[in-house]
Amino acid sequence: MKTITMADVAQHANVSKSTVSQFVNGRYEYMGKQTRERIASAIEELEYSPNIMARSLKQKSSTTIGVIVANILHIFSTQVIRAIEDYCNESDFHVIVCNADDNPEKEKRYIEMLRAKQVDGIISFPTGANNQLYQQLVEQDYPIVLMDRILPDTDININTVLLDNRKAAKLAVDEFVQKGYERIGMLTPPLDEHLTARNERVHGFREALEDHGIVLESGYLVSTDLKEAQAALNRMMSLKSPPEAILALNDRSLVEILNYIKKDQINIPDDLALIGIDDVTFASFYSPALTTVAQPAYKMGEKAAELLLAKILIENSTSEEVVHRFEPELMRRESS
Amino acid sequence: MKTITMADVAQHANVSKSTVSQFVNGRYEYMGKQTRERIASAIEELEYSPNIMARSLKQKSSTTIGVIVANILHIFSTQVIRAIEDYCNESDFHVIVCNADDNPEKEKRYIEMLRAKQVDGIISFPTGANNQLYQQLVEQDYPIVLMDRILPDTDININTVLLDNRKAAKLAVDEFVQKGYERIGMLTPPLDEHLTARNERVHGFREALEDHGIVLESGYLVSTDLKEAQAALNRMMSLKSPPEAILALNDRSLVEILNYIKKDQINIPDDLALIGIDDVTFASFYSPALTTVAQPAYKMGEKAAELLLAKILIENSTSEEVVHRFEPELMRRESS
DNA sequence: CTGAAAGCGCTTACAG
DNA sequence: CTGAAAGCGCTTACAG
Repeated sequence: MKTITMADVAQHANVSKSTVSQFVNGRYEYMGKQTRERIASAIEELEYSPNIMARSLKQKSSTTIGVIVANILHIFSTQVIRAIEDYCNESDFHVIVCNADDNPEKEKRYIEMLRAKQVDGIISFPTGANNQLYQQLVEQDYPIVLMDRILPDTDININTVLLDNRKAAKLAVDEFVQKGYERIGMLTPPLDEHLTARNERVHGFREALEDHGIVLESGYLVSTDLKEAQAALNRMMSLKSPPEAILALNDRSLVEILNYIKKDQINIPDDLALIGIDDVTFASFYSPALTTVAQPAYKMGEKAAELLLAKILIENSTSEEVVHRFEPELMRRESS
Repeated sequence: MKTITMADVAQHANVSKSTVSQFVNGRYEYMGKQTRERIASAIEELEYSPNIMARSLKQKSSTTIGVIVANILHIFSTQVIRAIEDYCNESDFHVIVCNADDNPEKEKRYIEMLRAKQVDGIISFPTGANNQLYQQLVEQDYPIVLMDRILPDTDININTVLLDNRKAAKLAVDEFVQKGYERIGMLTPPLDEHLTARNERVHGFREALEDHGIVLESGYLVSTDLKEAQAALNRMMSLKSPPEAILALNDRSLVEILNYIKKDQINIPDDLALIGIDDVTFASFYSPALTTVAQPAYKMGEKAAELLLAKILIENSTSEEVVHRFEPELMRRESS
């Protein structure tokens, strides 16, 4: 199976490769009508399809971007990826998705592989341990957009797409308070200074409680590796005076709470009110339907793609790089 | 920001490009120790990273594969994609994911784009309307693996990874019967002769009923566009003698049933027993926990990747192409 | 053990 | 309006 190249088409149509190239790229201005037709039919007959890689090599653009997610198991990542793909495909860009699995080593390897593959830019949910690498890339003016995490200790500006995380937590706390709950707890995965979203949510949670003049009982804020979540929840709910409402930092924390609740036959919201950040797929038909704080994940993904492609396509896009905050939305259902 | 090429490294290390190339590709056999070291440090100093695209052009292999899913909203697709990515990354292959959105036009465009991008092979969940295209590819000996759907009317063999769909339906029916239910219904999205998985499940459902000597009441097998599912379910449940158990053909059908149940305050399993094919994420902590028939999605994805990479990597892999069936598993929980 | 040369399939000034 | 030539960054026989 010999592959058909531009040279074959040129020969078949009795023109030069240059002319075929012009044709393929839609530059018809100076092209004779007949030439055009001859080339068109040669392409047709030979079933020629251009080799994009060769073009990319010459043009130094692969029309491909890379997306690195910290952990593909988060519903948020999935939704964001989907939005990025939709957006990119409309601009004829392809996307290569890499799952770092919360592993900085993997993340680093992926960044290197993607660059070696000449992707035109990267959208990343950084794990937090490769900040210098990202900084380097930015210094080289390599197009990059970060999601969900702010690069700390940097005077370099980098486009970052983020939820207004404090507000997300506040929305939940406000809802709880309004419903009359005062003993409010929170479950989160391990905190780490690099994990912007988590930290902001916890801060937002604390602030919101303060705003309402509520003191956070010790033992009400549980930060734990999800593998130990059941035991941790058990401890929290066994306090002399356990929380009557609980906020799940993200979808995975929510699932842990749901598992716990089911095991212990806890009644929602009567025994325990519940709100989760991230609008999980089953929220609306769960029994009871789950109140959530939704992130506009699709819009956020679109924005990230838009920022990246703009940076790639527009010559010296001196648009100052900034943090783009998105508004969370309370989806009031039955669990709160 | 000038990019560093092999020529730069060669110059810096005072050797030829050929030698650098040997080094980069790990062919040290005939290389002097000093030469090796000089090159190594030159690469280090210049922070050289090879341009994989250029290599690919020469070697005619992009170490990238494409995955086209009919509809990325199915949990099954997501799980399969994840497995494919894991498997490929271990072999240093990249994967480009494309979502055809059940749209044959899109599917076709993607196939063409992927080929133009020189991906080394494609794993596809075909929509069913581009069968000729796939057939052509196979005839050209282009590596391809199909998921979930068999290409009909073909004497060409093509590697296909499939669930034993009849058995999946049978497992569910057997469970219902064993629990004492006889009036058993089923909800499915629209059927189409091309949609192997759906057809096989429906056939399996019918056969299993027969095996148990149960006649399928008219109105118990509801095939509908999911947008009209609520009305359709309503009709089914309003029959003079409505089903007492229902099988959901896939995750999306299940969700429709769950929505319906919630709206109508139907009690599971007392009013209506329920089993869904596809092991949805929330099955275990839903109330009641949902009995499902699980597909080994991860294994199936791995198998698809394995078959494809084998075909790509191994010269004339004359392994006969076949249909690989996977065993479904009943996850008995509380809804049946 | 190492290098010169050709070539992968394109694009792009430039000349005519 | 069209073509010859150089070049993108590699790899790979082949020669020495």
